[in-house]
Formats: sequence, C-alpha cells, structure tokens
Amino acid sequence: MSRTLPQKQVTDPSICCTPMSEESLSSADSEDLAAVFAALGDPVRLRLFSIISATGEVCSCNLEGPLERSQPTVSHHTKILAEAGLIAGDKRGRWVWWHVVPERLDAIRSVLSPSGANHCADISR
Amino acid sequence: MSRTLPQKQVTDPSICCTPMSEESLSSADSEDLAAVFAALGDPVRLRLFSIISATGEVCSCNLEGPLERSQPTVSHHTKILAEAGLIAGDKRGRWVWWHVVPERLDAIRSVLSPSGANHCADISR
DNA sequence: CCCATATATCGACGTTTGTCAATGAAAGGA
DNA sequence: TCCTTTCATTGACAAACGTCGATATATGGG
Repeated sequence: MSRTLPQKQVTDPSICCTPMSEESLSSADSEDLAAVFAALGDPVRLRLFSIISATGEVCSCNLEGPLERSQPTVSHHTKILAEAGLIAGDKRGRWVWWHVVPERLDAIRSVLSPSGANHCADISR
Repeated sequence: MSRTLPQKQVTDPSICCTPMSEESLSSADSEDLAAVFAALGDPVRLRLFSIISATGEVCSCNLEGPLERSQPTVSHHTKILAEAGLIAGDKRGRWVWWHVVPERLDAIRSVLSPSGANHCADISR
C-alpha cells in the first residue's frame, strides 16, 4: 500500500501543505471555473473575445468577417462566452451589441493571482 | 451586400474602433494563448493545478487520490499543463515534483487586464 | 542482477466539440 | 401586410478530448 511515499497522503493537520483539500478548489467550483477557462480555450473564441474587448462594443454582423466563420458558428461562440459570463449582449433594434463583463475578468484574474491560492508556496523551496 | 450595417465593416482608419485587426490578437497568438486557457479548461486539470498551486510542490503519486483518476490520466493531464507552460516538473529520484510557473501566470493575467487590450472602451458608450 | 515502484506511452473506447447548411424567430422598412 | 435582415436553433458529421487497461521505461533497493 505504497508506504514509501515522499509525503503523507492522509490529511494531517500538522503538516502545512497536505497534498489536497481545504486550500484548493472544490470539485464543484472547479466545474464552474473550468467552464470559463474553456470558453477562452478555443482560438476562434479567444479572438472573438479580444475583438470585443478591443472594440468596446461590436454587433454580431461585424464578427463573421474577421473570424472567417459562418453566422451560426459565430452565434454558437458568442453564446458560450455569454454563458460563461465573459460577455453580455444588448439587443438594440435588429442588432445585438456585445461587450465584455469586466467584473468577470476581475474574478478570473484574482483566481490566477498567487495571493489566496498559493499562500504556502514560500516553504516549498 | 449589406449596406445597412450599423458600423463600417471595412478597415477605415478614420473610425477609432474598427471592428477588427491591429488592436486584437492575431490568429497565431490566439492559438498559443488558447492552448493555455484550454489547459485550465478541464475541471480535473484545474483542480490538479490548484492543488499544485496551493501546495507549492507535489509529486504525481499524491495526485491520483484527490483527483480520483487513474495514473495514466493524471500523467496525461500533467503533460498538458506542462506543455502549456503552467507547471514544470523536477525529477528527483523516482518521483517527479510539480510546481507552478509563476511567470506564465503573470502572462495570462496581463492578457486579461483591460489595459493594453481595451484602450478605446471609453468611447463606446 | 532481479525485483518493486513511479511515471510515461500506446491503443481503444465513448463523449464532447467545432463547424456548416437549413430552418426558425423577431424586428424594421416599404 | 409582405419582404428583408439579423440572430438563434436544429441536425449532422468529422475531429478532438478524457478516460482507462496494458505495456514500456527508468530509478532505486535487496
């Protein structure tokens, strides 16, 4: 039963950085967060997002050209980004204007920052 | 030929925020960046990453349990995270010790920050 | 040397994903 | 009221992905 492990596998509170659990993401949280990263994990979608981000506000009709994808495909990608909370759309007349949701970006960025997730990295070396 | 577009689709330098191009990611850049986001876009991999991040340094043998995945699967995921540049492994004796690459995290975080990508958002509203 | 252990690779599988053509739904113009 | 335009939805299909068992490679211990 693997008794030569280099670190205890059990959750022992006497050890600062036990190899699991309270410090890291829960299974449920990682599902949601992973969906956000996955939304940015497609090249076309990342370019789509960067266009919206750089422009401020874009309507879908101005996305098909730069992305070189069909209208249903663009609609599919905007939907995924919107469901991830990264962008939001305003329907004005016939057009939908897309813009980024800065709060969501802040959330993602804070997850990536060492403070809060990496509080005992200093003892590792 | 769609002459009622709400914004010109051609790249017209007289318009500040033309719906594409110089400001946003190139096709090649988005390929690389998307691979990094995609690496974090799987729930198991995100949890794996957060465990390494929270612990500082973990050997692969301590990951199978928390992740509830087989050894080949864990190896597969560490490989993807490593190829994305998010983690790196030190082989010491029989074990591989994994740690995050903070520089890579910085790069990702800077891509997500509005400054540099969103310089004309103020005129949109 | 031989054996046990840690990790990587391979092959196979079911599932998910990205894509498009076709179609539907909503909104404005004549 | 009818037509045009914009966007969403559906259905289909190939490619990519996550997973595991089996096997290979490397390292250390006896």
